[in-house]
Amino acid sequence: MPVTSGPTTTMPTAAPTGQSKRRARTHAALLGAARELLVERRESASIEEITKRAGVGFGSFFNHFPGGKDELFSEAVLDLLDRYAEWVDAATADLTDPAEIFAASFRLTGRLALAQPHLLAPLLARGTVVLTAERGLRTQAMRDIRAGIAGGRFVDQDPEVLMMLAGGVLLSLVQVALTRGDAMPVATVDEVVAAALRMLGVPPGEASKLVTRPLPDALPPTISVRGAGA
Amino acid sequence: MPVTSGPTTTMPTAAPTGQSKRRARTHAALLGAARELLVERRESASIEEITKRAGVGFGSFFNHFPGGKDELFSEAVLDLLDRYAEWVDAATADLTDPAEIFAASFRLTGRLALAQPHLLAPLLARGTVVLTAERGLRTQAMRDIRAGIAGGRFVDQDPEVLMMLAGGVLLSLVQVALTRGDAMPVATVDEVVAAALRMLGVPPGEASKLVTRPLPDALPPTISVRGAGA
DNA sequence: ATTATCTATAGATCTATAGATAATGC
DNA sequence: ATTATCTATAGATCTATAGATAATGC
Repeated sequence: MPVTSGPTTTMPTAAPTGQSKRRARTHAALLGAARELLVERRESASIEEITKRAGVGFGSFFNHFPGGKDELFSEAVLDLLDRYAEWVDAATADLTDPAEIFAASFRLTGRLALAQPHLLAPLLARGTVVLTAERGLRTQAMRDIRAGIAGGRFVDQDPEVLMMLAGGVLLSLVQVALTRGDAMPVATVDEVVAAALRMLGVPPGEASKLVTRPLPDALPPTISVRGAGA
Repeated sequence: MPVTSGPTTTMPTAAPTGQSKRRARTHAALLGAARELLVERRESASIEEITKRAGVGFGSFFNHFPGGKDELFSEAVLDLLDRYAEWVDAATADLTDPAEIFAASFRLTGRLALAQPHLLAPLLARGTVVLTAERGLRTQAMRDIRAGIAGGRFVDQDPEVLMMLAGGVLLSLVQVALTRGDAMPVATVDEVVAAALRMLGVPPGEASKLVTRPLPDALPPTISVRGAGA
């Protein structure tokens, strides 16, 4: 389970320097603090508390999020979704069969949720609306579902609806992993993934087989929990 | 589609009179206002705005919810979950086959979400956590899933996990129905339900057949949107 | 010189309570 | 007489900004 290894690190998308780097660090610190606070007490934290948690000055908040707390919390969840999507995409880049891509993506997600619950927990903060955002996994998931339908791997249903259903199962998987914590074996994750594949139209026997394949290696994703120091 | 019929009415569980009735009306008015505001602007409404919307005095708020807004919003979602569960339970009371109970419950839910979007929308406000609450559908769903596993209708996986997955699909179904609105045909709801049944281990052919059965009649549920006047 | 952050605060908003008013019980 | 609601408000909290300070660019 390579997912469990190493401390949480953060890597700026590129590696800018100087002012823009400084600005990026403050931005990331605010997003990280927002994610923590979302999990701890939904959206009730004050701006002062957020900036304190982020370790930045109060006034910096409005430099970065003129729209106020709602803008910050939205962006914190969507940014997490983007980073998570990048991670999943990179980890499954070598696979071609849509059913296998789905299986691997879900299995890795479940393992990550078990190993580092704090990373994905903020994804649950805004419920199923995240699935409607034109960000994160949506594009890739749609592409894979269409390919799966075209190739006869998935049932021929409305692709967008299937995407939403798969997303709902994924959120539930994360929720279960968080709730049960260490009491949940990895085997349960794979059973959930098999269930999701059946939902998409993969025959039961084939679904069970798909979740026993060797998993691609995946380093922990570059999701900052607090600040953006390397 | 009996679900579409009639205006939204409200019926106190029993029919108390006098002071307790008055108190119950205020309570219900606050819950109804909270549900509306949850959908409109998450949990950002002030107490003054909530009491105005409910048509009750400001001070009444703390008579009923000494714990503040968080208590109100929690209770508003859980109470809705309870009423929805009662409705589903009553509508499926005549059925015995767990797979058919599930199919009918999901199909009715989808139809309700299409016909009266405002009723179920507040269920989405707190995301997948509602699925972990010891309220609403949970008990019934667990009972049906266990029965389904015992009877060989469902796959032999951890019942609580299956319940969470089914719940996730249900939330996604509601989310899709809300997002698409009238653009979504009822047939799509039934396709979603067939997908959920496959997930639970029902063979694909059988799943497709189950969602074509005649649906039990169901009057609109007694969920107040505002206030509690009959 | 420029860009970003930080400190301090005025004004607005919100919470929670206390006391007054209205409705029901007997 | 009792119970519940409503009105008014003191005190606390919060937002948004303006001006000062610090860091980087050239």
